[in-house]
Amino acid sequence: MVQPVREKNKITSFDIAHRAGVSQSTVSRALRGSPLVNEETRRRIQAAVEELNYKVDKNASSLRRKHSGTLALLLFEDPTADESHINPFFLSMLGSITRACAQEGYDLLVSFQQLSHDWHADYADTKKADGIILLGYGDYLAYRDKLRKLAEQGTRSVRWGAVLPDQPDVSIGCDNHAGGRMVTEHLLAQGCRRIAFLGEASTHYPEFFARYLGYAEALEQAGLAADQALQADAESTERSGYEAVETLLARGERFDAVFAASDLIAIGALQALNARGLQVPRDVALAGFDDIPMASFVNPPLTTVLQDTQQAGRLLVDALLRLIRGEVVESAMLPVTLKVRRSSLWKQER
Amino acid sequence: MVQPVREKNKITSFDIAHRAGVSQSTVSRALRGSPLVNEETRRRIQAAVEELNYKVDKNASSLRRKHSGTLALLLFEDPTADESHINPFFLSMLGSITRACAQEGYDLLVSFQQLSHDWHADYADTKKADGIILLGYGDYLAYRDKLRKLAEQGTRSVRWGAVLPDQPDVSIGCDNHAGGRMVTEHLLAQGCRRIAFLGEASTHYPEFFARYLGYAEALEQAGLAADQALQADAESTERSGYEAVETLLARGERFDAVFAASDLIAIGALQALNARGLQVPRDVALAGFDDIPMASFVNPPLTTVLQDTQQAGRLLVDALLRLIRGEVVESAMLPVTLKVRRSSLWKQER
DNA sequence: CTGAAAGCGCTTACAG
DNA sequence: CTGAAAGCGCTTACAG
Repeated sequence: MVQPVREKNKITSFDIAHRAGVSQSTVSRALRGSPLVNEETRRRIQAAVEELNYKVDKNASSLRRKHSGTLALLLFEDPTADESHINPFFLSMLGSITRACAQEGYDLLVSFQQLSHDWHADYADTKKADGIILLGYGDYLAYRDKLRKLAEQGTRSVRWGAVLPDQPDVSIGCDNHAGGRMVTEHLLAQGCRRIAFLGEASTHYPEFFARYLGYAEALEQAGLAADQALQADAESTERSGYEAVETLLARGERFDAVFAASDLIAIGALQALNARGLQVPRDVALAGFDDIPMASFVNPPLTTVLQDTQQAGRLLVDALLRLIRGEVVESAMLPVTLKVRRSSLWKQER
Repeated sequence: MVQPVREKNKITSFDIAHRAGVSQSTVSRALRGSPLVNEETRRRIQAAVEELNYKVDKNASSLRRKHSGTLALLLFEDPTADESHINPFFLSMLGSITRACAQEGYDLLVSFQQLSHDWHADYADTKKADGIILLGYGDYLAYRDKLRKLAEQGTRSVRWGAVLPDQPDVSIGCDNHAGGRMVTEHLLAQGCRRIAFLGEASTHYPEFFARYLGYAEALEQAGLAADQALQADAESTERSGYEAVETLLARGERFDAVFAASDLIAIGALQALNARGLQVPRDVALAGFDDIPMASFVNPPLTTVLQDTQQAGRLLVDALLRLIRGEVVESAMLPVTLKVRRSSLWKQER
């Protein structure tokens, strides 16, 4: 950090007070909207503020009031993830969170970090932010302790993610289980019988795991068991989706559909299938999860599960503000919507 | 904004001082890395800091030091723009700016605003940020006055955009003119002769205008004049690109190539062409600008111009920090790269 | 409705 | 190398 060049004589509330012929306390009261200030006085102060182009110093204000009017957003990814691209789904969440903050009159501090970093003790402790929104993809079991520590320290935080029993924090997430079930039921209805699942299916990645569980449940209800051989681990990147398909194919597995745990995985899978001469949906039906903007532009357009990021952003900000106010906040789950596009229309193409 | 519940007894530098058996001033010195502190003393202080999990209060620190260690990013869009989606190109810039800030030890405050808002007097004046990065799409002539006011107030700011003579601020932008020329030369080399341009070509949108000028220059060098009838206004959205193609077609214009001033416009154009039964690139060659992630996933993959957002982010942050230090900073232009993909390979398909 | 005063938690010149 | 003290610019209880 750097020593900035000196400001010329900064305007303070004392200057306004002088100009308006009142005390500095009254200026402060007027600007904070106190009902105790005479209308006429308020007007004079307002005029002085405009003439001198005065702005309240937020550092002083925050120091005195003990909160900052700022929320922090921590976007984290696995250390393995490609540094240069951010998952489009998180980007979309970022947009809606920014908007929700603005609506509530809060500023938003944004940061990308590796999970390995000491983020649990950052913004809130230094008083730069009143609370933290956590958003990212990573090994849940590896960072659960950090969440616990956060909560113990009394840091206000909410997280986008799976809603689990017994978790140390407040989470807002979508109904991953229902999403997984809907996709799978749809693929079954297309006549598919051997449906591969691409994505880690373990408690390390609870969101993917819930999607997997929904998938398994739908299969069972159709009288089919989930076949372990048809599951391949993948994290949420195209490369990983590509490799997962290669793995299944190399093992000689046969499948008529692929349910990818995220759109990025699905897009990678699509390329791998094409590279092997398999056409989607004629040879293999394909579906993803997230409905990122790209999903409707790939060829064929991708069937996927829409999570309402606008609503999600609002809910996250809302929950965090209630936490800051000292209210009790429950984790919550958002409904999802199946978006059927051409990539899964297997029946039609036969 | 909201009254947060009261913190239990906050730990201050006085607590650390007490525990380490030194004065509070020495604690402050040690934590700011002053060379005046004895090694042994420093260690004791460090130990106390860790035991008590102390963090310097940034509000107090910023107030005293008169700068905040925070940069602000203002993303703005035309009021007409769709609220829910952010241009992917800006998103990519956001990612690289965030990273560059983190590398320099600065925090980043992010905000989306309409141009109509009074953003020119926000973060910097309230001391929440030491400087501002401006990033967006909008009518330059409409906001130039705001830029001027910003500069007059002494607010440190840099802008992503066209590098123009006589502009009131520091801009970092890519070589739009060269980009436009490269695309057009490439389309000419494919044998195209009637190349439409989609995007506003006026000083209101200097970046698009520079791309247009590069296009016109390439045409002239090939002995062709830019045909006014083949230009259609479009802002940087898919919808707008779609409509621009419809406009040209409705007018009965004939063209064998389309150069869209942005990828979003190009993608909309692609859909409009398809809707009219025109195939890309067989009937019409197509190229865009930006190389957003989606560009390589549309069908056919889109020829476009890559702007190096990683480097751009670094340069923006760098320039702003130099400004904050009081150095003289010049506007700068980044080179661009033509990415040839299938959408423009007209010759091959005939 | 208004003013004088204390104090938020630091940083840094000043004196040793 | 260290400490006592002033002060950054506000907000707010207290007294009127």
